[in-house]
Amino acid sequence: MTLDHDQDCPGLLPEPPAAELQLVSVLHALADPTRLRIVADLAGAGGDELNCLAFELPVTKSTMTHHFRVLREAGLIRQHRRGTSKMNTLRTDDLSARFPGLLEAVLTALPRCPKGPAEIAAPAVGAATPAAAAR
Amino acid sequence: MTLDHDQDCPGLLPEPPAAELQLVSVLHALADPTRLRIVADLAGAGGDELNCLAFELPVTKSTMTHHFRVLREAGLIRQHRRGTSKMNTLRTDDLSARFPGLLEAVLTALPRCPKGPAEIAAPAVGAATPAAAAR
DNA sequence: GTCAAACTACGAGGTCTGTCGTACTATGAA
DNA sequence: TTCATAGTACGACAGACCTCGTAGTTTGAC
Repeated sequence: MTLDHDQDCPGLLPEPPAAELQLVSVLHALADPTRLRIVADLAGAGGDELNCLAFELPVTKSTMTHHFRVLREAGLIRQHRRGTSKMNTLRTDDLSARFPGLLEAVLTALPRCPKGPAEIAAPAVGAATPAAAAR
Repeated sequence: MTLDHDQDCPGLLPEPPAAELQLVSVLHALADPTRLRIVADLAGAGGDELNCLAFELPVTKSTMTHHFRVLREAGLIRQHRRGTSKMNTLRTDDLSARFPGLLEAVLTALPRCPKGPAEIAAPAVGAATPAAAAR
């Protein structure tokens, strides 16, 4: 995967340029409940930056790092460091330019599912993690 | 996954009802170059039925069976037997009703990728599989 | 009945993914 | 300097996934 390493903005983590976003990669990044929830939360933030811990995902920090990297490398989110935090935003414009209507359709579809943004990966009592629930 | 087994139409293979289509399952089914090509070809057929061998995919028949089943169980396609063949159609209406704009956005995005419908899953020499291509 | 075509079932092999825990780094505050 | 916070790197593991080959089933034609 091609990632921009020559960003002028310091602290910005490498990401694929808008023109090189791959449909399969984007769909794959979206095909996971945890990541779908991250995307939904970012969309709900209305362009505001959110740090990784703001999502309160029912997974460990290392798993979180993994999911955020998948999203960033697929081109769905932008990440840059601020102090000890890493701030995340949706690449709404890039996605709309490259795949018109795709992100909108996914965000529209989200609440129609039994596991909507509010429920996806939300820790039910006694079933803290998807893994624990599956075992 | 819930599959309809009480279809009135004989020869129709079990599939999830429109109201139960899951976004994550649909996205996962689409997040594969071979399946994306199948969907694109079906969309290009304009509602016509296509049998499995009509797609000329660069995989064996058993792999083809696998991909068609993934698409059917996710609710993307409908399959029914006709003689020794199995005919496939896109569940366009069901998908549009449940996830408005999603299929359209994917089909629109498809040609914009380096690997469009014509190229996806076309066997580049020595890089026949997505796994191999990704390395 | 025999045969071919189209597809499925099954098992195997290799890879990818999601998850975790531990140890580590980087940053900023006290 | 010391400490807490936020996140990363790494290794491990189980399970899912993609692929294949072989054998089997179903259907229709001869």
